[in-house]
Amino acid sequence: MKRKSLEFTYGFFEVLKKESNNRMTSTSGAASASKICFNSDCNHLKSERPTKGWRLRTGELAELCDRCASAFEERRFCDVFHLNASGWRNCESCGKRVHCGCIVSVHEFTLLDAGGIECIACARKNVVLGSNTSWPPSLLFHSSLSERFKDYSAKGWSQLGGSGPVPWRQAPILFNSLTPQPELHSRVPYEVDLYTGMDRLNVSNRLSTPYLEMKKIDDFSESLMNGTLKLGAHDIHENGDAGIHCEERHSSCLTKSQQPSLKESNPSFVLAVPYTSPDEANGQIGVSSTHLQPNPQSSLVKQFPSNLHNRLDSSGETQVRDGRPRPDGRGRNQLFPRYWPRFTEQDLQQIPGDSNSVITPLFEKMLSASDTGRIGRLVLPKKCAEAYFPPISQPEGLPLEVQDSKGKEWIFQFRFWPNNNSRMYVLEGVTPCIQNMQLQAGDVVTFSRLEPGGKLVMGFRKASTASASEQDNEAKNSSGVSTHGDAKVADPSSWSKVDKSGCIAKEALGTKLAVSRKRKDGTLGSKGKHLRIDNEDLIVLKLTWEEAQGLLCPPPNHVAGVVVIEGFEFEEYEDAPVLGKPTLLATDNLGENIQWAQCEDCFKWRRLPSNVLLPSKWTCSSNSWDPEKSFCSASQELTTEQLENLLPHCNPAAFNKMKAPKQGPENVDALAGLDALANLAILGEGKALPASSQATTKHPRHRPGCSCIVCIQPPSGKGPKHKETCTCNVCQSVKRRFRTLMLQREKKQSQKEEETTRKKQQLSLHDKVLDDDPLPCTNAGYGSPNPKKVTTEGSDDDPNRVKSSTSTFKGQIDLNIQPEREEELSPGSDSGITMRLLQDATERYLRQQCILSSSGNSNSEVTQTQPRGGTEGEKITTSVNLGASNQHADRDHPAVFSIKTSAPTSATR
DNA sequence: ATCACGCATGGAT
DNA sequence: CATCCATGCGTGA
Repeated sequence: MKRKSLEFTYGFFEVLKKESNNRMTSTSGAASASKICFNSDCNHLKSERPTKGWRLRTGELAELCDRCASAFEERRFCDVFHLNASGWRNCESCGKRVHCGCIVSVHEFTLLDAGGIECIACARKNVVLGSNTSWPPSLLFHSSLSERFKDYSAKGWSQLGGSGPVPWRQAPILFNSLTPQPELHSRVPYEVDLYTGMDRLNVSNRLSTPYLEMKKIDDFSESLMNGTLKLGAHDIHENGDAGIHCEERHSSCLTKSQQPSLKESNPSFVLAVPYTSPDEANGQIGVSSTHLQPNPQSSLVKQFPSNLHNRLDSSGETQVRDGRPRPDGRGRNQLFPRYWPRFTEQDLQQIPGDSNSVITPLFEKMLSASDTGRIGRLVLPKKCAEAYFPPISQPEGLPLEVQDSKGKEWIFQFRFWPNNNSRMYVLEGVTPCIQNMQLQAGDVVTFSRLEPGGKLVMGFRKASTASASEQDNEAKNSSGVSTHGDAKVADPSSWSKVDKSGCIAKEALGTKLAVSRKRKDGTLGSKGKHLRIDNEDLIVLKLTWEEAQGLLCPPPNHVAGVVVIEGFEFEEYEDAPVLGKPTLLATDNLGENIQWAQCEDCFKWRRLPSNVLLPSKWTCSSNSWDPEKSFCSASQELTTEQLENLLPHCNPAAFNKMKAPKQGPENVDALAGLDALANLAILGEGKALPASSQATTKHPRHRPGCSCIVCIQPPSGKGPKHKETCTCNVCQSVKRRFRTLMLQREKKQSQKEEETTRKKQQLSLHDKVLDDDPLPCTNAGYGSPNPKKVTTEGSDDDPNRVKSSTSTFKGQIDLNIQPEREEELSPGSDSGITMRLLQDATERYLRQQCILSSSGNSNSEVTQTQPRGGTEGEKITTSVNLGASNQHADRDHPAVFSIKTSAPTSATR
């Protein structure tokens, strides 16, 4: 394979027929260009409106003639066209004959642990009954053919595996040192036990490592989907429809070729080196490192062209083949899924290289705070380091030459230190490089090998986003909701695009890929490396911070707490915010507070009472407040001009979308994004949308990408400080968080006091009448829903509150505190600086509140779509060295900060 | 006082 | 429970 890389090529064992290759070669765009049915066994002309068949690599659907389409849809395709092809097997349960060797049939069966296959019907049945299918038949997700292939992209390749969601294993590559290997085209650094021969893979035997287990299928599929999966024909006799192509937008498309073709990739239909000795896995795994070697029984391989040796073990128990010292002696080399490379085309494009370059993605790592800290040590995942970097026996390690995406050479010290009978590998001296690439915690660095030459290449993906202008472009070019603000949710489309300074080595590449479809990686912020949106949820979420905030509508009868520290206001709700429909709050002619909501269907704006909370999908039909306007056909009361006045102008993209009365693609996508967010919340069972993390119980010290006060700082608190006027997501998040924290604390305290008081009263005054409650308003706002929103400002000037808030600091703030866990925290003993900070902050806050409240509520027309950011920013009056408090709060001061207060019945807006 | 180094710790998996 | 790894921290330059 002399062309540019075709990594992540998943081959079935056999080379496709040339004919099919040709067809596949022309798939990008040609699927529809040709007038002939895509089915190579059919030479019929397509009708004018050909029916879509299976999905091609390009993301398009194969266009079939009526006959083939009919067969396809009726699941008779294989019966008709592959009858004489090999790959037919019988269902172990019902005996039904099932074709197992082509793209069309790939979802028609599932693999059994004990070998053999099961037709999907039986698999479904058995799964329901708790069958022994080794993997949840992907097919179970498919209710219809039309959905099947859609799901390829939507759910990743587990579906493919669905035919045998046999996890693929990434076979760490034997480091071949920096010296180029003579054999430039031996391939196989990767193995994917993806398919076929599938029954030959005794899954249960092989998948011994936890993350290869079923529960990890998400990762599996996720990773799979990150390759330009090319599923070749199972059988050489198969016809061309054997190629399944991962939809590009979900694939990492590790090819630099603009028109990857099976023809080109054929040579790469190499058999993977399964890293498993032939004796393993029941001896059924063909082992081959020779490409172009047909092996009808081999497993589907995902292989990269490279000259690297392989070395991996199967199911984590592989033998090391390189003889390289394995300090741990375990021979385990399974990489954690989070390190599996998820290269995008853009990633590849970053990598300098000529047209003959072959890029072998090795691994990637999300940068931690310490990675990007001053120390300049990039912690390497042990297995990655051992797999892909030269073996080192001395802690001093050796210098490693790495090329960045600009082609710039860096030399890092690759070394390790002993740690718990193991090793901890680090790259030292990465600071200049990190800075050069303008990377920060949360960004992802990718390591690849460039062939020929074996050069180590370090690329990156920015976790967060791009400049405003770029976002504008994205707003236009992509289908997201607006992209203003820097809080876009892990939008991979922006990956690699961030650094216009040249980090994208496009210049270095002569050829450019056509605009690729967006791929996604569900990585979310901080916890991203562990928390990923399931592939099925891979809907682009492009929301600005404000938009996201706007979606988090409090129930109308819920009030927010407000806390200010060092002039930063924080508000939070006792309960999880509700993902509601963004609306526009306004005041009508009579001075009455109202809100405008846009119908999901007709996009007309409807006037509603100000205190109603709408579901994320709200339509005119749900307009119970104005029957006359409860039909989409009803006219819109709001004029465009009025609407323009109401809509936020800081975000043109969002503005246009919201303004648009007609449904256009943008709207659809925007709504899809919102819906996705809403759905996420729903899926979260009502819990607050995890801004950055979800699964963990405790906050780690520093999480990359996390915007909590802890994580926004580099480990030593030495990084750049946020300015007091900073309105970045992080700062705003911090502010919010603070406010919430304080208020919750306040509330809890007041509740406790109330309780205490009550008890005392009951004990000592049980003869008295009870209407002498000394704390009449305590807890009123929480105990009984406040039916109407009250402005924070209006209530915060409660002098009682002022007094109590300033006087009751008992300890420190645990900035990672989770409100619901507060009870578990004990009051801290060490107050010191933090105490003073808080006191100061609170005082300032209270002063401020007085000022604000006296100046009246000017926010009556603030929109929910960007409700908090602006006002909070305005209220920032005091500088806070976030880093300073952060550091201590993180670990040294885990204790409690409490405020005594009474009756915080206020709500924000 | 600062920094770099390298080990230790502990949360997460 | 073992392991990984992020990062804290002691120590010495």
